[in-house]
Amino acid sequence: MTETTPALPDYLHLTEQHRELLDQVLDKWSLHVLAALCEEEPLRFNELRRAIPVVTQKSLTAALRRLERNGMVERCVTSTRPVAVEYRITPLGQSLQDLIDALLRWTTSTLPAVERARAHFDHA
Amino acid sequence: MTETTPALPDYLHLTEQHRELLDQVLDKWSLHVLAALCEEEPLRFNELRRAIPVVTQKSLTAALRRLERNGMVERCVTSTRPVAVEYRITPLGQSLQDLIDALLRWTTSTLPAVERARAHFDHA
DNA sequence: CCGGATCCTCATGGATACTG
DNA sequence: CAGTATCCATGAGGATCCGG
Repeated sequence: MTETTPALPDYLHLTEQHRELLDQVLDKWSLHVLAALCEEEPLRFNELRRAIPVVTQKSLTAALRRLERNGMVERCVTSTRPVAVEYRITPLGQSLQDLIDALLRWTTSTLPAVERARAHFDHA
Repeated sequence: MTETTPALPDYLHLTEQHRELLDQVLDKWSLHVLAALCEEEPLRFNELRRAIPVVTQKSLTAALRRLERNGMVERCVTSTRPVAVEYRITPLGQSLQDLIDALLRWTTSTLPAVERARAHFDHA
């Protein structure tokens, strides 16, 4: 009954499903969208566009669709003329937001050490 | 002195530096490398290759170089014939490992809800 | 105002072959 | 064994035009 390589509980096993979700939700523009919606909510499409530096509609639309599909943001259409579309964070998206906070805290605290490592590496 | 949009402490501001570091360190193969080195250490190049499903040398080499440059893994060359190269996690890499654990815990716990959201979205 | 549809390019990743 | 070099396919992302 002695296992040779237990080491890791199951939830730490990196499966394709885990990677796929992280990829869909932690990509470049998604991070910006979440950050923007965290500061102010709700935001309309063009407000988001202005809030995020140099994003194209295509990329922004794609990011919003991905986030919506994965249940991270909510898309509310008001059928006026012209239509108004508002984006909000869902509870699921809020839990992701907390994770991103942790990531940013980590980058902030380790960036100095990382830059030293880079300088040392690039020197050689 | 009342700020209109404080909301976020500075370390939660998503700068290009933060995004760059996360991109270099949380990419597909880096996650696998860290996971592999976490289970067993040290590992040689071809051992890593065998441990990681279907990675090519090119991708593995690139991932290892990036991780080494950012101070996450250590590369030790033993000048025998033929040469032996061993890879280890650094303390900095260990802190990253802890973060990845948190990410995987999050994906594990939210995956059911995410899949419901996907099903609902795809239904329409 | 909020996108969808197209076309294009350009970086990334895979496959293969070769080397110290 | 541990890579480097090369060629090539693929896909993300930008630019532009159009439609509800």
